[in-house]
Amino acid sequence: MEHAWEWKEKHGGIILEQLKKLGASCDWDRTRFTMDEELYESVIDVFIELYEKGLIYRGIRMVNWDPSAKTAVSDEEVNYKEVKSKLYYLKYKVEGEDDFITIATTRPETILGDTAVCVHPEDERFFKFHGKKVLVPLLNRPVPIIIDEYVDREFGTGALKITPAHDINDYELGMKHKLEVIDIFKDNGTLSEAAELYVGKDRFEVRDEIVEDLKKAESLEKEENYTNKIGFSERTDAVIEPKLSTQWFLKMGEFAKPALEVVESGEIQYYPAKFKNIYRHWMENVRDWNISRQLWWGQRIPVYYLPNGEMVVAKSLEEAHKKAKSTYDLPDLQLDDLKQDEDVVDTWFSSWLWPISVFDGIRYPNNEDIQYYYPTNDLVTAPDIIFFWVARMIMAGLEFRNEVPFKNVYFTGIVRDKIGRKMSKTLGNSPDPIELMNQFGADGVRVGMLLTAPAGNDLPFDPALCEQGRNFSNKIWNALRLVKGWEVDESIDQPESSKMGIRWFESRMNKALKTIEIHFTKFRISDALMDTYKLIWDDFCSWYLEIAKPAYQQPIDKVTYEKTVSFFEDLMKIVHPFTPFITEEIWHLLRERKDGDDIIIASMPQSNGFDKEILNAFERAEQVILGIRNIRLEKSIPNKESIDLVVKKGDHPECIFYPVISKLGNIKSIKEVDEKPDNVMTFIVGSQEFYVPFSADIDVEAEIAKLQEELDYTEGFLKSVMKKLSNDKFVNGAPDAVVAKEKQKQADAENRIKVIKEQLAGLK
RNA sequence: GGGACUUUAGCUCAGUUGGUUUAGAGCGCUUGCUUGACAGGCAAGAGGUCAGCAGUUCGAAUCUGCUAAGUCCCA
Repeated sequence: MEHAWEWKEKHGGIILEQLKKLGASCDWDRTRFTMDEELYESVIDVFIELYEKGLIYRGIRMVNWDPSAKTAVSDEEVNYKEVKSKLYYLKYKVEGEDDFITIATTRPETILGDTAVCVHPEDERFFKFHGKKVLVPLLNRPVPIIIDEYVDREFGTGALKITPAHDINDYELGMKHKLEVIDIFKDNGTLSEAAELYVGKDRFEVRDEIVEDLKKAESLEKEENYTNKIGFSERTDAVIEPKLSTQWFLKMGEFAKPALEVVESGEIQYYPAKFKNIYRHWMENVRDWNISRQLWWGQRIPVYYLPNGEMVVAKSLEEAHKKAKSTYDLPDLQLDDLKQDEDVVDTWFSSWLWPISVFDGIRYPNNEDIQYYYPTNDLVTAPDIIFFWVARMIMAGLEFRNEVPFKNVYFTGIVRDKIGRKMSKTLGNSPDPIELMNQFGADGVRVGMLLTAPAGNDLPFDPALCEQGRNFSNKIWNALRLVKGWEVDESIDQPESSKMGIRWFESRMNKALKTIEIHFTKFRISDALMDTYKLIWDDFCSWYLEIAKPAYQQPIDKVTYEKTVSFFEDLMKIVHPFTPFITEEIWHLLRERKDGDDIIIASMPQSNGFDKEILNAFERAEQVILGIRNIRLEKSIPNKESIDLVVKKGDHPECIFYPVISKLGNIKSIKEVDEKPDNVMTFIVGSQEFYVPFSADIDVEAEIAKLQEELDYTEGFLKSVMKKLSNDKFVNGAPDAVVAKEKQKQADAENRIKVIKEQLAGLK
């Protein structure tokens, strides 16, 4: 027991430390463990309550028995592996005759528990045996030949030996045909007295021996190589033995209905919603919950057995004693006479109470904590425990508080390794989170994991993602270095370019905030992160900072500096959920802060709305700057060399950003003209032409080829638009807005084609 | 055997009540950049018969049916 606690402290501790290192901002003071006294007691209270309601009962079930750990394990803890084994053909003599039936089995040692041989009713080969008995080899114990359609006539010899105690299918056939049940194994996998032979020997040892003995007895007809699937215990890797055992069950019927209803009605939302289908299917076919486990660790079942064969359910031995004395009129009953059930409850039987028991709401349903914290909003968990945990928490919530425990359930992807296996302790294929954090930083690891977390899909783990996360942290840090490196001069005026850059970025950030908020409300975490990532990397670093940045070794004006710092603060708040550590650090480096002014408790900036026209105009300005950069690249004009920009007169929404264009394009002057001048390079934004004077020879062929390519594309596009517009059914059938949009596309394309054609004509 | 889900660029995935251009992102890849926040960076670029077939519709990656491949759950 002491060892168990040590183990819990160590491993439970490791996980908590990892979470803390990762920056999980939990209420750590409320850390609870299932074996803590108040939680233990809650579980026992609940057991008693449900027992008294008649919902808990005792029954027999075939369980997966691990003879090495001497415990039943759940289906989920059994790994099936293909194993090369042998199929033995055994002859069963017909009672009172010289004839015999041959059966095939992979487990000859289990014949000692045989209580029948079964054949298919329509199998002509066995008609002559109907109603007779055969003798189990070695024991010569007579067992009936039974008839059932269950038998696969094609398999083996078509005759099947029936061992109800050691095979689930045989057990069911046994029930149906009212066969005797002979359990030949002890809990440790050795043969019991009931086997009559080989008593005390291990099951595998017996297999070898019995084959030899069967040979000697001339009961073994032949053996064949055979591959079959065998279950192994996940815990001990021992071969699982199907075993009949007495278990405690919780009736699920009454729980399932309302628990399904709250999900169907949308009172509880699943993200992604597809898990609703899986949940529904399970809830509609729910089976009673086997809540007992044969372990030494857990809440012990509060059932006490009396010498007279009766039992009582009570919270303690003393109470059980009292109850037993009065219920069964046993005045002389001693405490020692009571024996508590050896089993403990399934760990999920304490987990399902978690949202309530953590706040001690089972024992004290009206306490302040539970009133405040229940129900909560969101549960974040993995889809593989949707039934074990999520479904049952909902059931417990409805049962014990008449209210759902949470409103949203977000199912994360399951992290898998490169070849698609689940990360597991036994496989040892999970990366050490601490090691990863040392390599990429906790923020980097968080970003890496969240980037690939589109809801509900498995994510193959790839350290490259954490690397991307680390690079992101680095980018943010370098942006800080830039801004902190600026020297502020209060005497200088704010340049027009900075003024416009600020106007744009304000709108840009407000727009991003709005989409990010929508992503969060829909639990699209990776989308929220990606939008944040791009807002910071592309919009803030690549565009805004370049606009605001003073020339080398020049000071910056006060207004721009202040605004930049406050943008930086807002951005840190936005990205803080993803990268808590670096943002907290930067928060305190950006400005002097009072005690308690920490970003972790700062609220998220709210979107104040944005100016759509500004955003559109800036997008055009970006296009213009890209056009200039392309020409510089093509013609090898260094960025340092300032150039002129000539603009053809027309509709220029981006003109308000001329100061920005001038700065980023290193433009000396911008001048508007009516006609294309000579000796210029051209680029087009929308359907407006821009020229950069260029004295050297222009590669006419290359220019023509470039323009031709663009013309082809635009004409193809126009064709597809015209196809729609020339279709009466489209024009009449589609909504006006859609048609108007298509007409606008047509006009734009036509305009652009005209411009390109003019250019081509000028070049030829 | 029953059920659910998935299939879009080399990889991981978006694509929200069918109509924002002839389908997007990040990473990777290719090419070019050595001074001034950042080579863990910057700039440009290539890359897709939306698994296949048929249908509904003026219009389909999106809706329906079938086929194929894969994943998971239950027995």
